[in-house]
Parts: sequence; structure tokens; C-alpha cells
Amino acid sequence: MQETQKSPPLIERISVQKSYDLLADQLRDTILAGDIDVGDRLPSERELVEQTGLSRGSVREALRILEVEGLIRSRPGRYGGITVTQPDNSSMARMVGQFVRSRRMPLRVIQEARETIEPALARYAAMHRTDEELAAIIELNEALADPALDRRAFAEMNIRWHNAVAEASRNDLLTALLYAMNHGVVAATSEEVYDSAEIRAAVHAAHARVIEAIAARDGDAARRRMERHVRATRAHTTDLEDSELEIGEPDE
Amino acid sequence: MQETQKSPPLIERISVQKSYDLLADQLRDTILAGDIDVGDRLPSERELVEQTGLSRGSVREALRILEVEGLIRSRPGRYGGITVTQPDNSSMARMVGQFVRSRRMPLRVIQEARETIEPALARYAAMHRTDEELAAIIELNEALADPALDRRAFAEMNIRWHNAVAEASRNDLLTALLYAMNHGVVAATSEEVYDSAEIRAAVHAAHARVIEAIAARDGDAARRRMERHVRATRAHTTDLEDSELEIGEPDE
DNA sequence: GCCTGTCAATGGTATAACATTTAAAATGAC
DNA sequence: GTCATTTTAAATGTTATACCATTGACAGGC
Repeated sequence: MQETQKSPPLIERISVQKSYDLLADQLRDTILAGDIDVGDRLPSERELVEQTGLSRGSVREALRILEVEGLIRSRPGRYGGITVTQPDNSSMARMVGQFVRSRRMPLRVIQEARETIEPALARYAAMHRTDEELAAIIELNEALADPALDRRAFAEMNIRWHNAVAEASRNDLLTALLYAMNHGVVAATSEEVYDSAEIRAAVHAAHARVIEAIAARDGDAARRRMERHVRATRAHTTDLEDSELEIGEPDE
Repeated sequence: MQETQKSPPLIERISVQKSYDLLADQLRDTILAGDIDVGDRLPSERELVEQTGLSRGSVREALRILEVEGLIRSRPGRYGGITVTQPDNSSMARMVGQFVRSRRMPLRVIQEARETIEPALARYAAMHRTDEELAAIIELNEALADPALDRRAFAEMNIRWHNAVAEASRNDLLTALLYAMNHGVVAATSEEVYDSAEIRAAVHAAHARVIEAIAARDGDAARRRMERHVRATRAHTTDLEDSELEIGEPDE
């Protein structure tokens, strides 16, 4: 049992880089370095074949990787080709959604994440908002109070209000994460069994209190009030579950 | 200017699904539905060719998609093949990192996200921790106080402490997001120009205060103290920058 | 002016062959 | 018998070639 020291670290682990990985890395670096602007075209597949000496199959596999990562988009046809894009919120949402699904995370986890992120967004919105953004937030909350809205329209308007607050936070990362919580993960809330005049009034009033704090640039108050609001919402959604959670495709 | 009503919505937009996308969707659904356990093997490429009627190239492109998504892994060789995997923290970190890089987000955004997530993790750790987890957290903080540690070792031990707190939170999603902030995004903090006995003592003491709250299962106190701690750290790192931020590969 | 078809470049797909990698299994030295 | 070595089979990795499908500009007919 002596001298059983697993592996003498004489030479390092050699990892054989696959050719399509190498090309993907190279292209990714080029794009992320900013050498190519968003919207610009990359060389065509056949040109890349020439330039790299690889086969078209390998080139295409590399391109597929970058496409999943949200960095490029391929379109057929003359004047089509490969264009550079920016990963958007929905690509982030897809990733988070799969992460959650594949690990069978309980709904509690997503709810906690939402309760973490949303108040922070309100706080930063209070700190960074412009007058225009404040006006937009107020207007959306007023639209929310329209009793003519059906349940679906009310839910959508509600989401738009929350998104507007997120926008005003000037933090695109947290905004994207919130988006991921809402879209990539649960469709449950949109079903929202509860819908009554009382609840709508309560939501509108809660929003109004948050708005007040945002208007006053009082970050701490905005956070506190948003936190209370989001937690209140949970009371409705977490009655049933504790179960695994169902996923809805982003309706997009 | 009459009759310019853009498009009579007579028939819907037709989108041609590419074959590799279809196959990727199908396989993804199968995996996420749990029909195949993690570690199990998928049919080999050639078997998939047979079963689907597609070419091997298309099958491989589909597999490449799932590989980027972290759902499978391909290995060559007999008894190799395609095995089902779970997306891990680092795959999430990669995605977040690219999101941040490609949008040229300022360092402020990441710092804000960290300051949002970390206190929440402390709070949930206080609520959900077991005694074993608490003991581990305490032990790591004591190890941190060893003056024999060089700068690098200290930094690593520090990260391990924060990770231990995250683990105890029982929220794998927020934990993964914190991991993404630390690894996928900035290598800057690891450089940490500041390192003195005073700072180390301050860090140790701040950790101790958080631990106290976690031990007492006082979620609000844990959050508050962790928030103060993380903000204090920022004071050091945000002196220089305001610039775009540099990215470091996760050192694995 | 507005249809309508032609055209050329591009991505999408199929096929066939060869190269490389991997670990089990067979072989051989002692 | 046991250990080291070689063989081998099955899987992914890679290349080459050909053809199909899609798209948007452009020119010509009415």
C-alpha cells in the first residue's frame, strides 16, 4: 500500500483539442474582442474552409457552437451568410431554464431567486432612474388599474411594469436574470388562479408605494417595499406546489 | 395612402425548421423529461442516423448543440459514446461571462449583482443550514486566519468560505449565479492588490459576525452583515476601474 | 409602375471513406 | 499466476465531394 500515490504529476494532462473547438474558440475570441461589430458578416462557410484548411463539416460544427452561444446567426440565400449578434435575454433565459429543469430544482429555489433580484432592481432603479423612466413606470401602473382588462391582459401589463422597473435599474445583468426567472422557468404564475378586484387593487397600491420611493430616489425604501410586494405574491403561488415545477416554453 | 394596411394576416408565418434543430429539440425533450438518467448513454451517432434518417453531419450538429448546452458529452473510443450530463456551475458561468463580455457591461454591473446575491445566500444559509455545514463554515474561517498563508492561498481560502456559505443556503440557482460572478466574469479580484495583516483581520472579523448570525439562524442579521462585508470589499476593487473590465478564463 | 422570372451565392443535407481514440480482451514474458 | 504488452473492435473525429433549398437583387415584360 505504499507508493500508491495515484498519479505522479510529471507531465500535465494533455487534452486533445478538437478542430471544431479550436475554430470556435478562435472565432469567439475575435468576436468578443470587438474586432467585428454586431451586424457585420463573418466569412462564409466556404471561405472559412479555405482560410482554416478544415473541412466544411468541422467549420459548421464550430459555427453551431457559436450559434447556441448566441454570438452569431446563420441565414441561407445569397446576401445571407453568418452575421454577428449579441446574446439576448432570452438566450440567457433558455440556459437558466435548462439548468433548473435538468437539476429538478424545487419551485422554492426560483421563488427565492426572484425575491432576491427584484427588490435589488427596485433599489437600483431608485438610484439611477431618469425622469422619463419614472413617467413610464407610473403610466404602466395606471394602465394596470383599468378594470376593462381581462385576466391575461392584466398579467401581461403587470409583467411590463416589472420590466420597466428593471430597465430603469441600469443593470442589464440583473435585468436579464429576472427575465430568466419569469420566462425561462415558470409559466405557472401566468395562470394565476387568483384574480379579483381586491387583489388587483392591492397590486396597484403596492406598485404605487414602490413608485413613491423610486420617485424620491430612496433606494432602501424601494427595495423594502418591492420585497414585501414580491413576497405577498408568493403566498398565492406557493399554495399548491412544493412539487417539482412545470416548465413553459417562452411564448415568444 | 389608402389601403396600405401592411399585411393581411391571411396565413401565418411559416418557419422552416432545420433538421438538426428538430433532432436537438427531440433529444433535449427526452433528456429533460427524465426518460434517461444522468450517466446513461444515448444511441451512438450511427444509430441515430439509422433511427432518424438524417445524415451523420446533421446528427453531429444536433449533438454539438446539446453539448454546448451542457446536456451531453461525447467521448471517442470503444465504450465511449454519448452520455447524458447535468449542466454544472461552470457552464452557467461561461454563459453569463459571454453575456457580460459581449455587451461590454461595466464592472459596476457585476459588482451590483454580487452585492445582491451574496447577502441573500447568507440569509438563506442562516435559515436552512445544518450543524455540519455551520461547522465547516467556521472551520474555513479559522483556516483563513493562519498567518502562514501567502496571498494566493488566502484568496483561495476566502473564496472557499464564501462557497461554503452558498452551499448551506440550499439554493443551487443562486449559488450557481454567485459562482458565475466570481469565475465566469472577473479575474480582477483574485489579483487583489491590497493584502495586509489589517485587511486580513478585518475580513476574518466580518466573516465571524456573519457566522454568528448564521449560527443563531438570524436570517436578517446574516444578510445585513454579509452585505456590509461585500460592500467593504468593493471599496478596494473599484478604485481603479470604471473601465470595461477584463475577463479571465475560469482556471478550472 | 408593378409583377415575374432568372440567377448566383449562401447555408442545409447526404454519402462515403479514412483517422484517431479508447478500454476491454487476448497474448506473452517471467 | 501475475504483470506488462499487444491486439482489436467500436465509437467519435475529420475530410472530401456532390447536390438541394433558400434568398434577395436585378432585369425584362406587360
